Amino acid sequence: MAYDHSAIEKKWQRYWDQHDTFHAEINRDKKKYYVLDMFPYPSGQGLHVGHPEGYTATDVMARMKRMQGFNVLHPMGFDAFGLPAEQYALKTGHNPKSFTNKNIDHFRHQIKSLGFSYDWDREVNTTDPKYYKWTQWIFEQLYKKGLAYEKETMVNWAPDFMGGTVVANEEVEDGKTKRGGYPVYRKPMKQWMLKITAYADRLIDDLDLIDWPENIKEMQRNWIGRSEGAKIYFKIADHDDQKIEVFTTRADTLFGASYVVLAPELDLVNEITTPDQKAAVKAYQEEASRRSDLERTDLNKDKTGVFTGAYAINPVNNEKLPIWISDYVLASYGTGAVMAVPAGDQRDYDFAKKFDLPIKPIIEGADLSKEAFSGDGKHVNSGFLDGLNIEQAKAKMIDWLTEHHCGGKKVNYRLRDWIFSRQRYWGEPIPVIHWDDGTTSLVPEDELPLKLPNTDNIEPSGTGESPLAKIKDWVNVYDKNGRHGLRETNTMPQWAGSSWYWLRYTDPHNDKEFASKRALDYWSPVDLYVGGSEHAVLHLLYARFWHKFLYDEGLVPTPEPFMKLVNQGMILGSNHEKMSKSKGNVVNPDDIVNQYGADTLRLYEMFMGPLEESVPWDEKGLHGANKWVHRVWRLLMDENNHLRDRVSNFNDHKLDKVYNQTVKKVTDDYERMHFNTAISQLMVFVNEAYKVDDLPVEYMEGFVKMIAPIMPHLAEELWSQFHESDTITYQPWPTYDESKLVEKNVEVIVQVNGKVRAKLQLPKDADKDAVEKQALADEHVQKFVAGKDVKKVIVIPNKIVNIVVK
RNA sequence: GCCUCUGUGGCGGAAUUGGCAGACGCGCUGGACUCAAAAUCCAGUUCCCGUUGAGGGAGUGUGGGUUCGACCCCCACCGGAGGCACCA
Repeated sequence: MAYDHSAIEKKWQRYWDQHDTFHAEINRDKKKYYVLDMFPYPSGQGLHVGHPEGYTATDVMARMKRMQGFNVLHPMGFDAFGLPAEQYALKTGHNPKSFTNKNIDHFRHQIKSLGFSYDWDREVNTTDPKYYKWTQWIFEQLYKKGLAYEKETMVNWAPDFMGGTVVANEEVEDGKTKRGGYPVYRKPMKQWMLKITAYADRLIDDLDLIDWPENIKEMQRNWIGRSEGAKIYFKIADHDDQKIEVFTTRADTLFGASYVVLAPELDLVNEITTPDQKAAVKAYQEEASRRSDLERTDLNKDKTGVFTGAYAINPVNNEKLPIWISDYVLASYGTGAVMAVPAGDQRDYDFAKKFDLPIKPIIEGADLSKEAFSGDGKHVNSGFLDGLNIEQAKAKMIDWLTEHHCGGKKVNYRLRDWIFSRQRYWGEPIPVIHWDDGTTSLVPEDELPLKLPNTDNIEPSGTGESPLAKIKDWVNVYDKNGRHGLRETNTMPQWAGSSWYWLRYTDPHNDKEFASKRALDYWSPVDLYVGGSEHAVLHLLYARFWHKFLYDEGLVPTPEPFMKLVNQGMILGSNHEKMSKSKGNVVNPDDIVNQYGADTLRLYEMFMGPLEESVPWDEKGLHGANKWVHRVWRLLMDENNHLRDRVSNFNDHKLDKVYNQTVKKVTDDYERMHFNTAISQLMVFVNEAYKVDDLPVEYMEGFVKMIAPIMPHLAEELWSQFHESDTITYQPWPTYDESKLVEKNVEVIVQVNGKVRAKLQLPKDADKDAVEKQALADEHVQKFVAGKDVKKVIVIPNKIVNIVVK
């Protein structure tokens, strides 16, 4: 009888559920292994074939580690706050909560149908008040340490998105919202901010502590953008009480400064602008504020700007430099002010050309007729720096600035503080009250969670405020003295709940703490974290930031949350393009499970290529995987669903070598997450097993254990043929016998001038000279050697002989 | 423009430390089984020359280099993917 995937998969899924097979408990006698998937956003579309790829990879690791005696924590949950549910609710008049819960049920059901070994008792859901109580609690700790603060800040305002909302820098791409592609404008607004910049250095430096892909580390370094340079103070002519601080990475070019530029938004601009320039400056400021980021960058490389009428004093030579404003200087980076050195910086050069400002050469021999020169060379026209190269001149200038109290060394970051407010309904309420007397206080800890009020009306307020602002009986609060206040109506961004969820899994039902010290000490840190690289800078940076903060508070035991990170590649459509509804190349995992079973899907996704690579879906390949599932079944099972007679305790030793090789390679490959090559070795073993008459029980049991991580249902069913009513989950992982791998004879390749001419069967570790003689004596080799000078013979024992002739 | 990754048969890919390029799978071809087909089992399958066979030549994006020996290391270039991009 053929293998009946649907009956057998259901049978074992029920067994695992009923026996709590994958339940994890703290056990100090065992080493722990914490393997984590990036938890999904439960969208209305359900699971995508991309999800099971990463989930299968972690499941293979979890299942192998259990068999190797580790105490495995392998949880799953849902990142369920966020925009799509809110948008869907708006469109249909439904409540995002019931919609979200329905989606979660659907997701859980789909995930379970794939046979993953999650401990479902630990499921978390970021929208559950029992969960977000602790998200709010962590926010309050950040607030108490001054790391959460309110600020009137220039935000990315997307008026056409969700009825008008603010998005984070990270959610903006090419001046448009990443989701939806709505234009983004700069607008000052009071926002909650998290001071991630306070951790900038450690977020860079501690990347050295963790085993992550180099490209992700590099992306984080670039995102944080540490830049070492100098600050320089410029006095302002006729404004003795004012000065301008600029940041530069090229302090050595100070003698070449020919003007100073301020970002148009700076308050200082209005204070120093001369009366006759007022009108022009004001017009430019207004124009700049109306421009979207897109217009300021991509669409318009042409420099614009206005002279303020004021002058700055170059501290190094007391030269008067005109002060301009231009939106090529960003208010949000550094101090929003730069010294312009057209000879050394292309942007300054372009601006100087356009407005006819002087370009003073500072590096000997630089050709400044067409563009700025940023290369190294000897300084000229630079006073005490003349003759020095860039490195020396920088150091000397910084010393000079420090000595003369007009500047010094300075480090700047591209990273900005995290804008933490969203003008949305479907997020964690920020637990803050603004009192009428102007003070602000946190919602007391014992009143957490501050629940999101139920409402039928989640339409945007239109003012830029969150829909919560309209729920009067929620917003208005009175303290015990009758003082009136208004609740904060902004909610947290979707990244909040995912910034600490791996901690909650260690102790998910705790209502006294976000997780107990005992649980955190035992399970931390996450040993392996698998997910898509789209979270390289957002989620993974925020998560590291929160984790480090909690570490500083003494609340978690490790400085980093995720020791090893692996990004699974994308599964593309069969046309090599990204799967999308519009391209019609989407594959639904439910269909695969119905037609072929979960084991086939798992096997195929692990076999199709390296985990990290993007590989196109191939229906034929999937079919091939299914063929192999049946081939394995038939190897051991006869037509009556009994173990074949060939499976016995008799061992004719024909499989000794390939079995031991297989155990070695599969174990190593799983460990390195090279699942495709592990599977190919298992296929080699099956091909060999089909050729022999006797299948020793020992080897067959070992083989079934090795396929168990990939195809757990099939493996359980086969295992039950050997050992009735027992799960394979905690069976010891097979070991191999090194002596069975060593051959008495080895094949040695003989090359002449690097070309293979013969293959010799020789005893292992044969004497070098003897090998050389035999190689030269070979008839076929002689054809290429005869009559020529043998220049050299290289003998690599047990591998190769290369004869060099001329 | 800058940074990171990547390029191997008809296709997905393998080659763990510089040592037989193409494991394994798909597809294709042939054989067995069958009235036949499907399924299954077995064999072959980088390309070119050699009718067959023995064999030979070329070959890992392109061009060069290092080495007895290079998919692997170095230099330059070309293509693809991702990230960043007026960050001073």
